[in-house]
Amino acid sequence: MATQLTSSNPPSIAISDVPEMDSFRTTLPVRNYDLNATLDSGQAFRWQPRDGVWHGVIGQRWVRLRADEQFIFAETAEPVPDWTWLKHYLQITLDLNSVLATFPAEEPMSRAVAACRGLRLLRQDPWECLASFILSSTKQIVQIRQIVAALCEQFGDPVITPDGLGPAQAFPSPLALAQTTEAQLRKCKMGFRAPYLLAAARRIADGELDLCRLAHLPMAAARVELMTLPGVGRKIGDCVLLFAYGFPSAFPVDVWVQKAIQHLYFPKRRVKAKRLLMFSETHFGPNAGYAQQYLFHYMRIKQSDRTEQRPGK
DNA sequence: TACCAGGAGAGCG
DNA sequence: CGCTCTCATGGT
Repeated sequence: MATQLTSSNPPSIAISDVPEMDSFRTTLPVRNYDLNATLDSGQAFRWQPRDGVWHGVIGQRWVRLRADEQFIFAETAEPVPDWTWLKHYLQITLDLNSVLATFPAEEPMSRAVAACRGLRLLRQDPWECLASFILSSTKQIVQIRQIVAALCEQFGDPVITPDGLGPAQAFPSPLALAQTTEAQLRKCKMGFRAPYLLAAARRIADGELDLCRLAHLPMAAARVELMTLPGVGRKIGDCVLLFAYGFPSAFPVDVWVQKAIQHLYFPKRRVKAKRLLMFSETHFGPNAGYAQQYLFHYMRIKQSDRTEQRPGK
């Protein structure tokens, strides 16, 4: 609450012609940006809606986000000299229309785009993204959120939060997790994924695999490196390539996307997973990853529509 | 209660 | 290869 009072802002001794002085909050002009869909679309797992506002942690900063048609409003718990980190995370400057223009002009894709207007891809921290998706295998999104939350609570460094809001933690570093045990990790309900996460954390903490280096590799080479990690196959590798490194053609095929392609593009004949992957690599163009997220979200909201229409109880 | 979840790895033939 | 089984846990 204290951060909402103007008295908590820095005293007005600041030079007035400085456009952005240190502040707890900022307003980002956006066009065609559906913040709610984006934060709730199963690419990041730490955002929680609290009475119309999203609470989360980016890096070492607690953040609260809200949006209307024209702006995203952001608020932190500490003064911020430079909001570049947030603009980068939200990919504010991306011209979505130029991405959509590269999608194939066919019916299913158009329907997905129409149903998910303003859906975006975030640019996440590679380690958080990698670790989260190692935990994602054969889990529902609700459950992934719970596991990640428990992991952060147990092993993440505390971050500053506004008065009266309760504690929050950063995502635990590779080193922090490398120093845990499989048994400790299993207490976060991650089951058989615990040894995968532990081994991955150790390889990265040891410096055996440098996640920063992957950003400078061609996508295929980065994928090969990621897939040397235990618990990282093609799908999870592609998630990290897309959601963290921003390779726009990475195309993670999970059960939802597989179903989407099967039903939308091959409604009459059953096609094997290998063929669907080949189709996805050629059909969706240079921003296939974005197209994938539209198909994924499209399938999810169609299903939730169906389950909500059922007369309750 | 059964079934399934933003999969991966190991063990088959 | 390509198929099947298993892994741990909880939501619907």
